[in-house]
Amino acid sequence: MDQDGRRRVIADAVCLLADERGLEGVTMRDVAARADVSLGAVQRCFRTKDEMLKFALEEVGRRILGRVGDSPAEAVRAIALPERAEAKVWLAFVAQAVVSPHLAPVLRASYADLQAMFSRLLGDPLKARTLLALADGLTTQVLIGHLTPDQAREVLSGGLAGPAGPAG
Amino acid sequence: MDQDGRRRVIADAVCLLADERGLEGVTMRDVAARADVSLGAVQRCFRTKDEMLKFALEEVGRRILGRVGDSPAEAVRAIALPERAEAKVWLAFVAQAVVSPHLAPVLRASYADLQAMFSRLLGDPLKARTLLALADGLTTQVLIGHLTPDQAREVLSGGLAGPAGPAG
DNA sequence: GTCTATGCGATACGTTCGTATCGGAATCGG
DNA sequence: CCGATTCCGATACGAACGTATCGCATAGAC
Repeated sequence: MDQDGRRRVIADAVCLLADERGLEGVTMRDVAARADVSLGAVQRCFRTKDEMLKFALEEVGRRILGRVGDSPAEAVRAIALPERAEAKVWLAFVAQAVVSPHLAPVLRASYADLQAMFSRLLGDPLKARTLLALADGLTTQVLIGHLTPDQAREVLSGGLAGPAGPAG
Repeated sequence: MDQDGRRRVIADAVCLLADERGLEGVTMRDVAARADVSLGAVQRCFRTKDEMLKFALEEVGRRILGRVGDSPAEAVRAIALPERAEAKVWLAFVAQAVVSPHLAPVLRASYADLQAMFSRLLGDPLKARTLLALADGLTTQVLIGHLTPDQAREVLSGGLAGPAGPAG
């Protein structure tokens, strides 16, 4: 049967649940229910929960990188704006990766890819790092409700107007 | 007995554990053991686990704000550098607050205080927001090992040399 | 002194987790 | 058409969680 397609479906369910309740609200049973498969099916796709989370993180990384690559001009917006569901999921994985040796390398790889792409885009690694960090911080602060998306956009435009190049 | 002092000790234990294993690795039993009190004592101090986490978050917020207030000139460093144990704990709470209605207001309040202080310091709310977001993003990226502390400092200096005022 | 009330640490309870195991349908070679 | 094998969903299991309960010390009133 389509084993790999099912892994994708399950990863989607992981993201949905992580978006709603955070990563610690993601249980094997709930993932199975959300993906409309049995608990046994989830277990057959992934030997352990860690493996499942790792795959889901890789999938999210690919998805984000893909969106940035699809429209480089919109890269800033694609990364920075928390309207995308991935923002919450991403933050959940980041927090987990900080204390999980299994997840950390996967996340580092995604960040490396992202920064490489931004460096190519802006022609300056330092600007890329600045933009990436600013986007991360702004996304976080919008997610917790400290900034509105409009305020975040304002910061992004203002902060990049100076030494970090055009804001797009 | 000194009920309030014990709450402080327990909050410390919460932070220690959150720093090591993340917030989902914080259990009532482990907190009690780390704080050298009985499980019953923890329960008497805080009616529920959520209440305990909420208090711990408030405590961390006060501590960070206090350090910034103590040395405004060092504010950037105090916030941005992830060498302080609070960085990891803070990130853990941020991730949790995004999906927890109980924690979110507490975190928002801390961010509001922080931004007010930075606005006063820099004389420009936009600069304050930029600095705060940049510091948040850099701290996160250092924590996951994508940037070294030195690289983060470099970004911070470069990013602030332009429109955001002196980097200190 | 005794009695009472208060605060303590230990233990018990019900739930939920990740994982392991198991009986039955479906598939394929003969 | 039949036996073996593989795959599937359901169920079982041990551990660990948050929370509730319970004896037992201890301090103050009389």
